[in-house]
Amino acid sequence: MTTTETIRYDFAAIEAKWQEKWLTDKTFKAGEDPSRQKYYVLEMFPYPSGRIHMGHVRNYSIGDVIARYKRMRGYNVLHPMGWDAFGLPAENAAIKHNTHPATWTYENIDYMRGQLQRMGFSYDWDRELATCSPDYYRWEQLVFTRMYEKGLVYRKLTTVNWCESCQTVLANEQVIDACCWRCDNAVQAKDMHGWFFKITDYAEELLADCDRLTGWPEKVLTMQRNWIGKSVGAEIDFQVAGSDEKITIFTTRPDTIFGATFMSIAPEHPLVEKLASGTGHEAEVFEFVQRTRNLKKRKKQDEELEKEGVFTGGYCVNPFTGSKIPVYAANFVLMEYGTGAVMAVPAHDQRDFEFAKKYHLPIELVVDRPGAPLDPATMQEAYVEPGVLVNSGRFDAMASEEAKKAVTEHAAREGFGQSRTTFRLRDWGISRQRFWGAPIPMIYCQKCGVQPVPEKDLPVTLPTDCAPDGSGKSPLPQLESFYKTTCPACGEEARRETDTMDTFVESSWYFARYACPDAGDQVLDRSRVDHWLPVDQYIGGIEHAILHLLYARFFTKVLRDLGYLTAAEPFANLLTQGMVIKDGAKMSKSKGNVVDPNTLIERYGADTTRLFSLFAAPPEKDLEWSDQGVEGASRFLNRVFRLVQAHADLFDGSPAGVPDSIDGPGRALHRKIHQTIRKVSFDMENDFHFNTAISAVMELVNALSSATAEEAREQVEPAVLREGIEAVLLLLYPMVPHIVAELWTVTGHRQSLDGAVWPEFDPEAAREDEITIVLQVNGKLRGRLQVAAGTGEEEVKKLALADENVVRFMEGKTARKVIVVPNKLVNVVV
RNA sequence: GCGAGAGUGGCGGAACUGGUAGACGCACUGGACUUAGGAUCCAGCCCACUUUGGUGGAUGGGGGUUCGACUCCCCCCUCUCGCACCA
Repeated sequence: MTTTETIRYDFAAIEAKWQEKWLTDKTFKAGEDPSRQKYYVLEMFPYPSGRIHMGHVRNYSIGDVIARYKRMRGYNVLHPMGWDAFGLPAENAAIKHNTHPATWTYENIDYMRGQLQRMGFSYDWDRELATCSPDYYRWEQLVFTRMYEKGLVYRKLTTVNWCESCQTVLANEQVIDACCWRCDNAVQAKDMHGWFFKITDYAEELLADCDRLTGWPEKVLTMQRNWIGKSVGAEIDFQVAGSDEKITIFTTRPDTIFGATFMSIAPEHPLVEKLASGTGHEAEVFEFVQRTRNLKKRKKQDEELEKEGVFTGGYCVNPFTGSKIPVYAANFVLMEYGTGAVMAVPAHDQRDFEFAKKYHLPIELVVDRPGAPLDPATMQEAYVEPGVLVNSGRFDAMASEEAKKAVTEHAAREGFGQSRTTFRLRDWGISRQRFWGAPIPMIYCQKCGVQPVPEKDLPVTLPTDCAPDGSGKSPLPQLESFYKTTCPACGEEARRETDTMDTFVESSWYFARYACPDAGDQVLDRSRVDHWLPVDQYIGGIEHAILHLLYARFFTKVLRDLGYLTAAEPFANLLTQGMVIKDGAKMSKSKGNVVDPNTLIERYGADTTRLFSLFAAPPEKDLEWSDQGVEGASRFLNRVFRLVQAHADLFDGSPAGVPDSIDGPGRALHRKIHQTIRKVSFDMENDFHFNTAISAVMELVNALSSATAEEAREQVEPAVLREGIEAVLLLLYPMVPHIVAELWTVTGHRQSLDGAVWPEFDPEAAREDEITIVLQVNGKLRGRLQVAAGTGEEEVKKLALADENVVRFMEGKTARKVIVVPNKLVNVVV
C-alpha cells in the first residue's frame, strides 16, 4: 500500500445497495423445485417487542449463514420469517398509549422488519406472517374445533392464580412471591373453568420419539424426557377399615408392599375428612389441612418444606398382609400426581423413613441387600436399591424386578390392583382471560351445551373497536357485540367463549404454515407442507427447550392425526444457541448492560455485526460481548477490502486457472488455499463452528497479505493470488454477504454472487509435500525433522535416530523401543 | 437431592479418531510511517530459570492406563443450566 491514507470501506452505501437489490429482485424467494433437494432452515420467530436485541442478531446471523451456505451447496432453501404477535406486552402498551394492541404490534413489526432487512438476512419475505392476523389464527381456530371433535380438547374446572384487585387470572410467570406482578396484592387460588389440550394422550409417543431425534442436543432431549416423566408401576386398592371406601395408591415399587406400615395421603385428598370424622382427630386434621394449603401456596421455588403430617384417625388394610395401617395426611404428597395417596414403606423410601422416624412408626424390612443383610433397627437411611424379598410371604426370595411383576399380577388376579403407567406431564391448559390472543372458537348454549363454531363462521375475530382499558379485565366478556351470538345447533341466543388461547398455541404450528402462508381456503396445503417439512435445521435459545419445543412436537403429531400433514416430528435438527452475555450477565434492560444492535449497525455496519457474533464463540455456547472484539471484526473486513482492491487489476480479463506445475511460494499458497477450503467446509458441515471457520479464513488472508501487492506478484503466480482472493470471498459470503457481494463485482464477475457455488477443495493441491515429523525421546519433544511426504517408516526411523538432538538426549543409551506414527512423530524410548 | 454440561494464557476461544498445548482474534509491549494516531504496517507476548543456545513446569486438584493424556478410566473440588418432595 503506497498511500498513507488508509482506505476504510463505505459499508453503509454498500450494504444499502445490496439489501435493496435483494428485496427488489426477491433473490431469496423459495418455491417447490423437484429437481433440487430442499433445505428448510428456520430460526425461532420473534415477539414484536419494539426492536431487535443482540440475541436476535446472533440467532438470525447463525440461521442466515446456514441458509446462504446451503444455497451455495445447491439446495433449494426455504428461509422464512414472521412474528409471534399475540401477547401481554401489547395489551400493556395499548393501555399506556391509549390505543389498540394491534396498532402497537403492527408498528413494531414494521420497525423490526426494517431492522432485520438492515442486517441483510436472506429471508423469503413473501412468506412473512403475523400470528395476530385473522388470516393466521382462523386456521388455528379450525384446528381447535377439529381437535374438539376428536376429543383432544376438553373443558374442566381447575385451580388458577387469581388476582382479586385486577380481576384476572395470572400465568405462573406473573406470580412473584405469591403476589401479583402488577398490583402486588396476594394471589389467590381460584377454581375456574378452562380449556385443555390432551397432550397426555401423546405422552408415550412424545417420549418414545425422543430416541429418534438424533439431531437434537442430548441436553434438550433429557429435559423433555424428564418433563414427560414416565413412571411404570402399579395401582393398588387399600380398603378403608370399617368402611366401603377404598384408597387407591400408585407405586413404582410394588415389590415393597409388605413393608407398607402406614399410608400417606395428600391434604387435599377427598377422603381426608371422611377418615377423620368420628375419630376425635377432626380438629387437628382440619387445622393441618388449612395450614399446609396456605403454606404450599406461599412456598417459593427454592425453599424446602419440612416433612410433616397428621394422623387422620382412620386406618386402611394392606391387601397383601391383611394388617391395619394408620392413614396420615402428609404435606409432601401431591394430589396432582399418581392418585394423591402413597403407601409408605419406611425401610425402602427415604421420605417415608424420615417420616416414620419423626412419628415413631414401625420400619419393616422387606427387601434385603444381597451379600450384606440389613437390620431395620440400626438402619440410618432407607435401602432403596433392588434386592431380594424377605418377610413377604409367598414372594420371599424373589428378586425385586421379578417381585414387582408377581405382586402386580397377584393384585390384578385378586381384583384389587393393576399395572399402571403415570406421567408427570399434565394436560396443557390454554385458556387465558386476556384480550390480545386468538379467541377460542366455542359457543355456550343454554339448551345444547357447548358447541364449536362451525367452519363457515370462522374466524372469530377480535374486535378492533375496543381494547383493554387498564382495569386489568379483558373487555370481551362485557362486549355484547362480541359475546352475543346464536347457537349453531338450535339457533337460539347463545354466548361466545370470551377467553383467548395461550400464545404458545400460535408458535406450535407456524413452521408448517410457512410452507403455504397464502393457502386461503385451508389450514395447510398438504402437498407443499409435506414437501418442506420437517424443518431441516431449527435454531433458537435454550430457554425454549421444554415448552415451545414440546408443544410444537405435540401439535405436529396432532396435525398429522387430523390429516393435515405427514411428518411425525417438526424439527429434524436443533441448534440451541447460547445467550449473549455482557459483564457476566445476560443482557437485560434491568441490568443496564444491553448493547443495541442499531448503534453497532450505524457505527460498523451489518457485516461487522454479523461477523463478530459468529466469531466470538461457537453457536451453542454463551457469547461474551466485547466492544474491542467488534473492532477486531471491523478491522478484518477492512483488510479484506484493501487486499482485494490492491489486486483488482488481476481480474482484468486474464483467465483464471492455476497451472499444475507450480512450486515454491506459489505452490505453498495454492496449498494453503485448498487447505482453508477444506477446513471451512468441514466446519460448516460439522456443528456449524463458524468461529473456527472464520479463523481459518483469517489465516488465509494473512498469508495473502504477507507481502505487498507488488512483492506478491513477483513471488507468486497471479493465478494463485486470484484463486486465493476468490476463495476468501466465496468462503466469507454466507457470513458477511454485503461486502463480499460488492468485492465480487470488483473482481470482474458479472454474475451475482448470490447464485455462486461453494468452492471444492482439491486434495492434490491441499496435500503437504513436506511433513514435519516430531521427534520425542521418552515422550518429550526433542526435535523436528522435515521429510518428504510419503517417506517410509524405516527411513523416518533411521533419520530420527541419527538426529543430533535425539542422540544427545538418548545419552548413549540404546533405544528400548521406537514408536513411529506415520507422518506425525517418532518417539524413542530408552 | 437427581439429571445435563463445563473448568485451557490477562480475555474470547483453538487442538481431527490419544501424538508439537495455546490456532485465530482481543488486550498489552516495543518499533516503523507520521504534524498527529484511537488508522495502517513490522516484531514480541503461558510461567520460571537461563551462559540467549536452551532447560524445566503448565490444560481445576489427586491418582491410574499408555512409549505418549486437554483428550481415556477412578476419586475429589468449583461453576452454569434444567427438574426439584413424582411415590
